[in-house]
Amino acid sequence: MPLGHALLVALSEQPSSGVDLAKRFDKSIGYFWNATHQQIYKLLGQMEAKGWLDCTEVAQSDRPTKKVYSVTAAGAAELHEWLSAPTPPDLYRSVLATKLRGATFGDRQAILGEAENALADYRARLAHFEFLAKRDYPEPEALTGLELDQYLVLRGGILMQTALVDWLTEYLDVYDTATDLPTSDRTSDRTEDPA
Amino acid sequence: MPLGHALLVALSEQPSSGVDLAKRFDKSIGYFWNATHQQIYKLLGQMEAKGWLDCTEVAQSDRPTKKVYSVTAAGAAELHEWLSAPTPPDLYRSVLATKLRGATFGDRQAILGEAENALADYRARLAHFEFLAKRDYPEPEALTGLELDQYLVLRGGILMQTALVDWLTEYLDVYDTATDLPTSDRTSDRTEDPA
DNA sequence: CGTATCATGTAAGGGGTTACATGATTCT
DNA sequence: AGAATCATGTAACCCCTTACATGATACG
Repeated sequence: MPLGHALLVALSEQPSSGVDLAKRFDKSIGYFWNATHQQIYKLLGQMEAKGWLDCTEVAQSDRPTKKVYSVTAAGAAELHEWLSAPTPPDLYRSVLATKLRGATFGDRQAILGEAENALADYRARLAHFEFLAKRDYPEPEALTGLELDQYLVLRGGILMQTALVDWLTEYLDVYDTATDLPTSDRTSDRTEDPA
Repeated sequence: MPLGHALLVALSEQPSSGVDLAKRFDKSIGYFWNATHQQIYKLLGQMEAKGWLDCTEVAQSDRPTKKVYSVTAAGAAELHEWLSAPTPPDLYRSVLATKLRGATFGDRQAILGEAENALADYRARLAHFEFLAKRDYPEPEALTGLELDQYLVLRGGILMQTALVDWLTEYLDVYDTATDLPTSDRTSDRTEDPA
């Protein structure tokens, strides 16, 4: 259960409730993973049943009671073992690449629009990651331990988003210069700033 | 069904049997997707039931009979519509990134070994992609239509693998210079050539 | 008191992985 | 005949997505 072990990592850093974990996956942990609260609740239940987690209910003055999970000694041992086990190669599946590949069999203009939307999305994510890097890790050389690991994974996110932006920029350059429409009916302008 | 439509793209390019498709996914189509023959057979059956595919048995002189599938008019229409429908954003999930992030809670040396294995893997894939680009598309500027699309998707694969290689190289540089072991017990040498 | 938000869940179905099964053909 | 390969498939299980459900607290 890859997500389960990702949750063990997150809970080792900071005991949290299900909602807290979902929020954290939207942010710092989510450069290379994501999860909905439905998945998270199910896995928290399974992992508690296995004895990997402790659960304590925490009453809040102005909000509903929440359940805060923390990693047990058994959970820490399990995580340690998983971290040392051989990693299956990560597979990157891209619906967008499938569409670009099959553009001959569809509507070329519609697919160019999809590529433009995706490029805007990747640009926004890249800008967000770079903002986080500057804000949270202004002096990377001084980092050690957990913070250094977090920074290096964020660097991976930045490099990946950069590659995706470069790819789609190259792609759109080819088709913009090749088609060279006399009356431009482009849906958006690629030269705009990222959001 | 994302894989189903990827199969429609593949079969639009070239009618094939299940085994042929599995082989093609291992090669050119598989820069951004993959599939086992078990998945493929199941989907071929479903898509034939929907009328998207025609199936004809082809007897072979020196091998067992195989079923060759081709796209019907209904299948072509379905593919055309899918290609124009809004694309959900592609999510990149990485077990390796999760492990690097959680290295504090495991065996640092084992995780460095995992990173080295992954780097060798990415280097090999990058070298393979670059070989294919040179062999199959020696003059990219002259390409049009289907071949141009195939080349541009291959470019995406190259840019992605390059980013992954850069990332892990940076990662290992940090920890190699930081740890600076007096008696080196490294499992492999990072300076070796890609396979 | 009705609405919005917080927090926790259940259920159905699609998609993917792994292990296993079956028949045909070629090679030794 | 026995082993290897080709080609097609079944079944079990895990993971993820989507839609729906429930109760508690705050706001107007």
